[in-house]
Order: sequence, then C-alpha cells, then structure tokens
Amino acid sequence: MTTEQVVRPNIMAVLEDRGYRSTNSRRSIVHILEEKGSGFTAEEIGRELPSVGRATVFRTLKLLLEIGVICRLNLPDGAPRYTLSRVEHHHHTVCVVCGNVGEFRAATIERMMRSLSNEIPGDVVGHRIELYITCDLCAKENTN
Amino acid sequence: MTTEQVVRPNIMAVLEDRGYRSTNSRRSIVHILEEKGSGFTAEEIGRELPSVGRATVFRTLKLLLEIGVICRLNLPDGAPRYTLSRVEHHHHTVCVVCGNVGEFRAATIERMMRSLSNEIPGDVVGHRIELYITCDLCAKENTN
DNA sequence: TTTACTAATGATACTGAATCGCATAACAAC
DNA sequence: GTTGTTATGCGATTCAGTATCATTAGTAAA
Repeated sequence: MTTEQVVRPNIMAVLEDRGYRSTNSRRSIVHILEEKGSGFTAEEIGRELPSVGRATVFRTLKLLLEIGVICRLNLPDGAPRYTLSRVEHHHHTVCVVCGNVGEFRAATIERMMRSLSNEIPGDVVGHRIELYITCDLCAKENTN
Repeated sequence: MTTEQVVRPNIMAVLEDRGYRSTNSRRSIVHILEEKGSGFTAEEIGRELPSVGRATVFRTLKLLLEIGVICRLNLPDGAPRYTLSRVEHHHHTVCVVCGNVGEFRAATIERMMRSLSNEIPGDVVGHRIELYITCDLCAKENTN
C-alpha cells in the first residue's frame, strides 16, 4: 500500500498549460485548496472567499475536476466533498466521525479488481472504493 | 462470486413488524419498487404515482433505507438511484452507458478488505465498492 | 502601453432534489 | 363507531448547482 505524499504539480501551471487564464479568483481558490488539502465542500470555500462569486467557485471546482487535480467524493449524506488528488489512481478513506478524507493505493486491490472482471457480466471499465474508518485521532478522543 | 436471486422478504410485513402502518401510499410505492427492482430514482416513482405526494415518496424511501430493504447509490452525476437490496452485504455494478445497476458479492473482496485494515491508519468500520461496467446489452448494441 | 479580442467573472435568477410545517386524513386498537 | 396517533398531501423553503448576461480583466499583438 502507498500512502506517502507525492509532490503535487503546480496547479496554476497545469491550468495555464491547458490554455486557461490565471485569474485572481482562480489563484485564491487554488490557494485555499492547497491549505485545506482534503475534505472541503464548495460552500466552505465560498465562505472563506466572500469576494469570489458563488458561481465562480463551482466553475473552478468543475474545471479542476476535469483536469484531474481534485476529486469529488459523494458521501452517503451531506454535500459532496472535494480532495486534492495526490496520486493518479487511488481510493479514499473517510472517517465516519470527523469526516476527514484520506487517500490510499493498494496494488492488491487493483489486481483483484482486474481478476473480478472475468466474473462480472459485462466489461469492467472502472471502479471506486471507499473505506469507512474511525481515524486515529477520533479513536483516541473516544477513549479519553 | 454470488449473483443468485435471494428470496426477498415481504417488505410491508417488515414495516409492520417495526410498528409502521400499512398505508395506501406505502403499499403502492413498495409495489412499484418490486416491479422495477433496481436503479430507480425518487422522481421516477413520483411520476408513476401522481396521487402520492412528493414528500411521501421521499419519506418512504428514507424509511425503507433505514430498515435496510433498499440501498441508495450516489453515482458521480445525476440524482441518487435506489435498488432493492437482495442480499445482506453486497456491492454494485453500474453500467456507464444505460445506468443499470446490478449487485454482486465476492468473498475474496471481503477477505481482502479485512486484511487491508492492518495497513490503513485507523479502524476500518465499513466499505463501499462500485464497479463501472458496460453491460452486455449495451456492448452488443455498440457493435451492431 | 495602448488596443482589441475573448475568456472569465459576479450578480442574479433559476432549476431540481430534498425537507419542513401544518392542517387534514387514514390507520389500528379498542 | 370512537379515539389517539401516525401518516399524508400541500405549499413553502432550503440547498447545491447551473444558466444568463452585462461587465471586467487577462493576454497577445500592434
């Protein structure tokens, strides 16, 4: 399994490379994302940037999703949460207590998913795995 | 892997056993669910039952979710879809073309998830797996 | 460094899914 | 039937996300 931090590409550079403009709003949104890192909602970002329009927040998140630098997590309840995506293909751990989101990768899972393809009626084109956990921090707080 | 149909409990009986009333609206909603079986949205049900109030459709689906006879599937886009849940613990296949939802169970997955627990920081309390596929029907239509 | 083009923005209105509050209706037990 | 309570339908409301559109601000070229 791999949980190490991977050097994150300069997000604004990625945007510009794709022909998108480097604007004030985008820079400040990206800045917040890099601060927060994981598990933020669109609303949270809007709240921290009152000068940036609601629509722009959503537009920017959509853009970042498309170019793959963040990913959206549809938890069973509540608004979708976004996470900076550190590694190419990965899955998420979600703490059921505090809602914090982590990333992990496990080669064994990928191998197994590929072997499942033979047993599923149809062509498997992708998969998504979420692990629900109580994170170490929340576990500790509970025992105190 | 297990894909066989399992005898489904009488949903209305389950409701009544828990002290909920057997009402007209609930009966007709449950009836539709049993007809459709998988991959329906709340809106679809409401459309087929114009005499039943919107709120009641949502209330009933929520109730059925709570008692575990259906499950909700949050696909990356569009409204959540519901499926009758045939077996206790299972996962879903979603056709990326037609949106049809299937169920599967694989002991190997469960074993692996359990072994993953040792490598994840925190206590794993549950998991959710979705396989994205193109189903046989859609694959066939494409080649024609 | 101006000019000119066009992408991006913010404000606002709007959509669509889901929930809330409430007066009324329907159920279950007697 | 009578009664107490649960469930309902309606309409208003919330909340995430999108569409529209006039205006602004990047960008590249003159």
